[in-house]
Formats: sequence, structure tokens, C-alpha cells
Amino acid sequence: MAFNKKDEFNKKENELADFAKAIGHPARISILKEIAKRKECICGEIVEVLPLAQSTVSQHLKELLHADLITGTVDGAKSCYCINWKTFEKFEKTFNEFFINTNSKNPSCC
Amino acid sequence: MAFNKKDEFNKKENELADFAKAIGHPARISILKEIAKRKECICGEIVEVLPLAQSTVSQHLKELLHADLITGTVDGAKSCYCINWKTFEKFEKTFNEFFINTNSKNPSCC
DNA sequence: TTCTATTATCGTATATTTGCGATATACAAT
DNA sequence: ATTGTATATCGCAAATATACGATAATAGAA
Repeated sequence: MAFNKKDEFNKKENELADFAKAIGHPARISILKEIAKRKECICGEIVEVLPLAQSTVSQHLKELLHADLITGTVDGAKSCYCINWKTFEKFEKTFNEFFINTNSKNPSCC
Repeated sequence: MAFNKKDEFNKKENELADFAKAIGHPARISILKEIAKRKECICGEIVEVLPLAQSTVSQHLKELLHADLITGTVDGAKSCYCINWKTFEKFEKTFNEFFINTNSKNPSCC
């Protein structure tokens, strides 16, 4: 890389890219799906279902937290994670703004 | 990594992740935007606008091609790239299937 | 043919991501 | 206090991604 070029791109581009990157791994997709589908979203249950070590799952959860895709609350010794739907809605909106809307303006360039 | 665990996840999870990964970089977002907004989507024009070397842009274009987000046709010495809207629509659909639809079923887990 | 412009690919350096085991931490129960 | 359970963090190794310059390949112009 020699040096990080992220500053050269604008904020919206970086936000979109960061979100996409966060869901850009099958393990994280799978984790999000597990959290979404159950009411009790305890970390241990996720570890049980995923084909990964506990420490690896914990690391993916950390990344999802950092990208604001989930929220986490401590419940005794356990940790409960939830989808942060607001971030998803924001992504949907920005994504459509960037791409789908442009589609109608430019149906076929080649 | 020691070894790639992608086989442990199902096809849909991997497809979603691959798409997300492909747009998970500000340079590629920016490239897609440039292609989408102009009618003549010549590689050289993209290189001019992006703050990256020609070889780097070419590499990003290759990744977008590989992820089926764009199509490329040779036009003499030049190359013309176009958004493959079908892939975008497919992503939108799968994304909603996975996440947004789940939202209504499970408004707030914590 | 020779020169020029355009794009792709190769080789390489560096950065980041992924994954695991070991360990630390925090709480609960005994 | 000790033990057990649940989760997070550390340190490391291997894999991938990012970026660039140099070079190759190709088409068109001179």
C-alpha cells in the first residue's frame, strides 16, 4: 500500500465503503443473521452456531460494533448483541442515492 | 488465518459478502460512481479523476469485473466499462431478504 | 515500419485482515 | 475464598489487499 489513500476520497464514499466492508465477510453476515433471527442474542449462542473459535467470533463482533451495525449490552457475565437497524436504513438510503437512482438517469452507457 | 473458512458458510452468505467486499473500498465506490454518471465510460477518464496510479485503478477495475459489478468492452486501444445493474438489483434483493425483512419480524431484541 | 497513446500485467513493498490458542477479566455460584 | 462460566484481549502466523513503478501488449497515427 505504501500509504493509506482514504483521505483522498470524500466522506460519503468512505462511509459507504466502511459499511460494505463490515458486512463483506461471510462470518459477519452469518453473525448478523443469527442476531437478527433470535430474541435473545447472547454471544455464546452465536459461537455455538459459527464454525469459528470463540476468540474469532468475538473479534468479528468487535468489528460489527465498531461499524455501528450492532449494539452490545453486558448482562451479568454474558453479553447481548442487537442489530442497529438505524445504520442499516442509513446504508440502504445512501446506497440507493449513489447507485440505484443513477440507474434511471443512465439506463445503458455501452 | 491458517486457513480459509469460506467453505464453512453457505452460498448466499458468501455471495452477499463478496458483493459487499467489492464495494468495500472508497476507490471502487468512486470508480463505480464515475462510470455510472457518464455515458462514455473510458478507463482513462477514470484514471484522471481518481487520486491513484493507472495501474492501481486498473487493478480495482479488474476486481469490479470479477465481482460482476461492471462489464468491460474493448474499443480500439481504449476500454469501456459499464455498470452491471443486474448485479446491483440482485444484491438489493438479497440484502433486503436477509436483513430488512427480518427487521419487521423482530423489531427490538434487547 | 516506427512512434505514440492506452490499458493490462508483473514484481514488489507494505498494510490490513483473518484466525487461533493462551490468557485476562468479570461475574455467579458454591 | 474458590471454582466455574462467559467474554474480551493479546500475541502471533498466515493470507489478502492495496499501491506503485516498470514493463508488456495492442491499436492507431505518422
